[in-house]
Amino acid sequence: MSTLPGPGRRRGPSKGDRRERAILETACTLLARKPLADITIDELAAGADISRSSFYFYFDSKLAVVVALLHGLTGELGRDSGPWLDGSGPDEAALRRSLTALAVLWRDQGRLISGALAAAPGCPPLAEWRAGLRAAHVDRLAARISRDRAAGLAPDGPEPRVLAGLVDDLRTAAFAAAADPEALVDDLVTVELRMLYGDFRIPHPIR
Amino acid sequence: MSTLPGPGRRRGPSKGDRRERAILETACTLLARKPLADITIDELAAGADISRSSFYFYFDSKLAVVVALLHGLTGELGRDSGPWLDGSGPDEAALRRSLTALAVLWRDQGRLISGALAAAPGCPPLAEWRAGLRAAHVDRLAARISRDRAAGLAPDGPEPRVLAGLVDDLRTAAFAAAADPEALVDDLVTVELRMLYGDFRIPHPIR
DNA sequence: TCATGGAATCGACACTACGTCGAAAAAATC
DNA sequence: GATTTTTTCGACGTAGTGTCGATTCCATGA
Repeated sequence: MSTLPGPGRRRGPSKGDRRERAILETACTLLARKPLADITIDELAAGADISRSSFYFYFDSKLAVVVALLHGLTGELGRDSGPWLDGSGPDEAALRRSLTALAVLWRDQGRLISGALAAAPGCPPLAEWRAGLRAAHVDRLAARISRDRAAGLAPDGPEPRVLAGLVDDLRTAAFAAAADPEALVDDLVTVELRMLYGDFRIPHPIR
Repeated sequence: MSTLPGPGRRRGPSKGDRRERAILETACTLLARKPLADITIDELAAGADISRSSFYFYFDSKLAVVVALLHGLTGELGRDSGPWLDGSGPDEAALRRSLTALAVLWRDQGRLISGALAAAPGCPPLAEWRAGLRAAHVDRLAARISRDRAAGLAPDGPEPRVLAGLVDDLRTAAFAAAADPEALVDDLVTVELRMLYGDFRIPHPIR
């Protein structure tokens, strides 16, 4: 997007920017067809009409491309989660909006995201990206849990940060496994609300 | 364990069985030190005192070794889950026993299991193994959910199979991410019970 | 006791993918 | 149009995988 001196790139802005863009776009195109692990640097280079060794002028590795792609995604990843994470109480609508945005992202970029997650152990920059995302979510959700508990809106239970971590794990695993992430939103809404607010041990007048 | 003509193996039982065993044991030893992805066939062969090409006499690939290792594990994986899965209602103790057994397995064999999960897409036998495990759990848990709902013991909610799938996803993701799986058991017990029994919308006399 | 055939071993080879280097071509700059 | 910077590429070296055919080992039974 901007004219930053990308990781593998020397300096200054110029013609080669088109090539860099072409590599990124090739990566996207290929990711629409097959998983990240099946994409080789040859293909990326070929897609941008350069030789394989020229690829290395633009990026240090395949994963550097992934990092760049992810960079353009980090804004989207928290999209619409503000009202939910900054709110309080079982605000079903806000949670649904947050999860819907996330589901759309998984629908459109699932291969990229799950490829990145799979490569994260063994690739520090990706591990850092993943950890950052998770921390951002867990921090805010844990704070929300604490607020709700203090206000008597949520039952006691696991440490807020642990519980928030479990919610994050569940989201990621569920979306990664789902063929159609959007079809999962309603159920995830129900389940997350239960995880946070459903204390089955309280007076138990079910049915 | 038994004297089956393993996948990559030609025929008959004999001396080379010791070698086969040695390869398996080497794999275990190495897995205790580093992730599956970092283990090479050279190392496995060296650990069993044979040349790299001799390795292929015993196994077709590194993943075939993993499959063999997993084979000896499948019994353990459902260990102690009977009382929980065949029972009914929020039987916290039974669930805890089931999860404890699973946590121990993840503690001891975490590298093997997560390595197998990571390699599953792209390796049919492993994908099948994973799918089989998941299906076994989901089937029984979904049946349990249906029973409980029919008996008025659990609130309505997501399709039983979907909900069961989410529970399975959560377990796997949580244990895979946890440094100390056993420390997670209590919280997972709480959370799973909430997922299944906690309908936060019912008369809500929290606190 | 020794031939024979299957079990087991290995070296050499071919292949794929990765990443580096230095030299050359193309563009931009003055 | 000379110089400097950007961009390109072919050649090379590496690591890991998997295959093949030749060879050695060894138990068996004639």
